[in-house]
Amino acid sequence: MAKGKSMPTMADVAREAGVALGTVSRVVNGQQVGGEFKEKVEAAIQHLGYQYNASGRNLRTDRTNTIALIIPNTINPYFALLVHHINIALEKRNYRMLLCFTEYDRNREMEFIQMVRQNRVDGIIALTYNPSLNIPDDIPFVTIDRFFSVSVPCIAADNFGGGWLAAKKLREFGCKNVAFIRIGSTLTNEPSKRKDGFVSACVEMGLPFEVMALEDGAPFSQFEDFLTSHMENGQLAFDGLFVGTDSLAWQIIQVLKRLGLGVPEDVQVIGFDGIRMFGDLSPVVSTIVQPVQEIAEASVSTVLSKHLSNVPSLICLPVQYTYGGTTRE
Amino acid sequence: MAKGKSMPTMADVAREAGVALGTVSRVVNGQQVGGEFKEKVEAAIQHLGYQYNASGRNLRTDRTNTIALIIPNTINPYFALLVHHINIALEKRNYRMLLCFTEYDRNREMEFIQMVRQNRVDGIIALTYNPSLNIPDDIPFVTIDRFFSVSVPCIAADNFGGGWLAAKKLREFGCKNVAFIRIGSTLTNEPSKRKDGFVSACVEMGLPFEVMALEDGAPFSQFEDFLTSHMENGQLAFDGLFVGTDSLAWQIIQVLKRLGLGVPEDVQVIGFDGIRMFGDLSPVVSTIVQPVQEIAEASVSTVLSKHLSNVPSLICLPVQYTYGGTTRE
DNA sequence: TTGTATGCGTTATCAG
DNA sequence: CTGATAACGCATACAA
Repeated sequence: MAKGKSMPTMADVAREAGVALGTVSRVVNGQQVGGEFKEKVEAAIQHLGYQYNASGRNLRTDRTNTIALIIPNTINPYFALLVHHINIALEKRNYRMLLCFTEYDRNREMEFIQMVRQNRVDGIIALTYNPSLNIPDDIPFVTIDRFFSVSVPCIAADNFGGGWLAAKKLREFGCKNVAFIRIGSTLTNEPSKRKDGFVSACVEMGLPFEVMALEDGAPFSQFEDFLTSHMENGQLAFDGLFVGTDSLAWQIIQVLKRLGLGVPEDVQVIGFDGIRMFGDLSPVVSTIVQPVQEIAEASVSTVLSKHLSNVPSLICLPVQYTYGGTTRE
Repeated sequence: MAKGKSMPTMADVAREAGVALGTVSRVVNGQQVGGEFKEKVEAAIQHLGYQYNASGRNLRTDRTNTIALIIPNTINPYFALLVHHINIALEKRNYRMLLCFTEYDRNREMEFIQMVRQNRVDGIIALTYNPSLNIPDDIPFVTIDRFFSVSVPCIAADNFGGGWLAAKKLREFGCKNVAFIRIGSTLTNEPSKRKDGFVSACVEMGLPFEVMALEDGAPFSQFEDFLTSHMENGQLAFDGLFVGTDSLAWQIIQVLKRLGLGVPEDVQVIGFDGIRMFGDLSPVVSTIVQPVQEIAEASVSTVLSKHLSNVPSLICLPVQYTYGGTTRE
């Protein structure tokens, strides 16, 4: 802020305009003020370059027009996209965003909860896999991709439907034997429904399948072992793979190529998320695209809704399939 | 914030602990307080779950412990990386980050300048290509990759050195005829020095070169035309390309492949930035890596330095070459 | 060392 | 419709 000479205040404007302090406040807040007074005040504001002091207003109104976003990082392109769209949605409503990067660290999450309370944010949007996070009950709180309880609204893509769609597409593109591959927490969070949807569809369609799931922190080489152990005469037992995220899908594809397998000729691969090269170019893999913008919109409008109590506890948004060069269509 | 029942204040803590308001303040701020008193206050804080109100403190101290970061977006991986490291650097110093996405829109930039003044941020870090941005002179202001004037410190990678290094590497890897390719503003901003460094090195080494630069907004197809016009008998006139950014390099490589050229067999490509797949996997192309973490550190420590006046007006940080599969090493 | 009192800039209440 | 004035929660200068 202006350190040396402090910035002008409402009192300065009032003096300059020859009106009362309250009148300036009313003009600044767009309330009804007599034409003559209004003009004088606006001229003084212009002249002094007055900008209201948010701290003063926040203190008085007990609102900050700020929402905290708690998210692992912004390096992962999916998170980056989410941050972007949430910020847009907030800005549209004249809200500020207070960003908190957890780096998947639970201690940091706890500290952030404390920090956002100090800053008296008007609400919290969190994307966290910490199962033991204690949610403040006096601040509007919504989560993305992680269901806590019926009292905490959760916004998520239709993960089950996405898994289903992936199986349906692989089948449609001629696959006879498929597999689901993922890595991540086995906690029943939203993303783990991707497997459920995939399995359900395979069972229903009578499509043979296998599941290969690794815990967080397991070495990537286990995927490689899994694939090589399913090879015979240079051919993979599977002709279709559904992978939990685009990131993992891309890594798996590198392995497949190293094993001399063609993608999509020998094996087709579908990922999940909808990541594009450099954020806005072509998709990295054929994939199930998350409705990121809709998720952002829903998160913001939910956390800002006046009566959080009668809001749905789970909002599930539709996904889409997009071709990205690793399938036959 | 706690809407229904308001959160406890220092007065509440003082009453609960049976001490004076000022004593509570001193405990909260870690000042010298008698053991007995300190214990009572800390117990009361614990008991009431007290968290200080940042608005009250900000109003009183005329500081917000907040720095505004003005940046085009977070979708571009380079920006995402920058946002990440700047946030880390700020957090380390107990500062908050107020994010402003310009989307390259000058009107939005102006509005943000206004907004951050209202929020009385303690400083501004800006990455903007708007030449007519009017910088507030009463708020510490530093820029990244864009030199305004000697009174506005600029933090940047050694773009000239990076261009030089790229030429040197291409030569070292056996190139006989090279080209520089870029798109972007022709304003003499920092990134345009990449060309200068490249050209200087080529001249000095006696390496034949060409330059192909497009203005912002020009259709990408012009690059394709440029390349095809330099083809003869299925061979490109160049055996080495230095491209202004990794993003553009990646797009150029797609074109080269479509034209039947092998990378790096027929033509080697070096990009600039150091983007990795999904933020943390392998590099997208062989590239000159920006020292993002160092840029972030320098930006933050500069904007927070007490005496901005005797700080260097340009801080130039060293770059590195990294192999990413599109060169012979 | 601790207590007391003032004011930071704003909004809102109450008189005029 | 406008003017005066009291809070909001906190840090701090000053008094004890």
